[in-house]
Amino acid sequence: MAVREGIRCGGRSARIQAEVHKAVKEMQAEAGRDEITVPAIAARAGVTPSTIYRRWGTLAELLADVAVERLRPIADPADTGSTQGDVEAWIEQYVDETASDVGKALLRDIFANAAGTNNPIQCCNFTRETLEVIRDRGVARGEAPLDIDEILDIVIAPIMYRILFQNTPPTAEECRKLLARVRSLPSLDTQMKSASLSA
Amino acid sequence: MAVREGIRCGGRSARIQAEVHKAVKEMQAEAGRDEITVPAIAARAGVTPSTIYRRWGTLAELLADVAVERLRPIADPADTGSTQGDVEAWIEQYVDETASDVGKALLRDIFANAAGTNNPIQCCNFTRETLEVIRDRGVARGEAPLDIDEILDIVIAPIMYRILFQNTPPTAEECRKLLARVRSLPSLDTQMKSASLSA
DNA sequence: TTCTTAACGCAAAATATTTGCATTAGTGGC
DNA sequence: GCCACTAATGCAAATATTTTGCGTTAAGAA
Repeated sequence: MAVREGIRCGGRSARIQAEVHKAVKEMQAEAGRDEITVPAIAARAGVTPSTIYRRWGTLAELLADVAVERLRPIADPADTGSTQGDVEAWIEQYVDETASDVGKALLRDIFANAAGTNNPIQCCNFTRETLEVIRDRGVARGEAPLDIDEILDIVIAPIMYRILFQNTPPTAEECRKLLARVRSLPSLDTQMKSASLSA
Repeated sequence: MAVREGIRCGGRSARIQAEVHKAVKEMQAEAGRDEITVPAIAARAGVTPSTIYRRWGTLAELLADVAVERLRPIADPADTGSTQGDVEAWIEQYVDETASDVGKALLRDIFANAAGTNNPIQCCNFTRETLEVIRDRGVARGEAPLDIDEILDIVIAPIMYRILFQNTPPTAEECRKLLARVRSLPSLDTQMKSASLSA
């Protein structure tokens, strides 16, 4: 009988995907932007260009795919003992990474072909998931739950806007000022439920 | 002696630039994304492809150039009689335009090659200039001056973040809630100087 | 007007992308 | 383990694109 159609994710396919991703990352670290072409990536990965075209479609989509992987958090945010401290510490390194030349290039790759994809949404979800870890840790300690949508509106959004549209990323001091506006941060204003948009 | 080197901006150059821009806009209105290629644009504009390559470098840069022109405000914001009303009315149409499919595509074009350009900054400046008009109008009426950086942080940034990263543009009602957080809006809290980041 | 040269058109060369067909190798069923 | 099925790949030819050299046109200054 007919074998059910299934997408292949192991063995050679996985190996090629890894080789191609590795080649892209290496070339991004070494060469200038316009040295990175599909044929060049294929050559370094030991693969035929047509394989890349068929799997990823265009260079832009491949770069976006790689960028999402590089933006995926590799570890939980540091546990400083308080929600306030956790958020503050995480934001600081988030800004550092995102405002760096590499970080901005990755964001460009993410947006460049956001046509049919939802890559930007995935980035936001990474942020959301990190904040959920911090929130749940706080709840386990008995603190009032962090309002994540409020953090996105009041802290993350201005940070991204400054990086993307003004090219003036906030300093650590300015980040703390942004955080001071958040009303659901337990150590500032315990129990007072924020009238945030997400309510 | 040697004639001073000057960039040419009139006559044929201007005509070609206009023709090419027009061709791009028409094709964006008609065809799908991948129908838009440099040779196709050149053919419709009655120009040689090499002219486009030499003037704009790549398709991405040409699209970004067109996008900036399309995002440039064509008129001053409506005068409703109060700063609060002006901002509210302008924000509503700003969200409509930016969150539309066309608006999102233009933002993509702007970011796609933000490498050496400052196109995103120019977009932010358009917003800033519009808010300056509203602010100055309020000052002429005797109202306290609008804090523009505060508007960018508290209202514009979350709007853009939701459009770009969450694909959930705010409703008019949500925009009003964002505006309610702004402390420098005279009709809400006259004279109380905001402790905004820009201070 | 005349001079200088930036910007353009044309066409050949170099690259990149697409596509048809043969081959390789996951995946599930036995 | 073995087999059947077919997704995924490799290869190479066919297209499409981008780049480049060189002659021509026309904008801007004296």
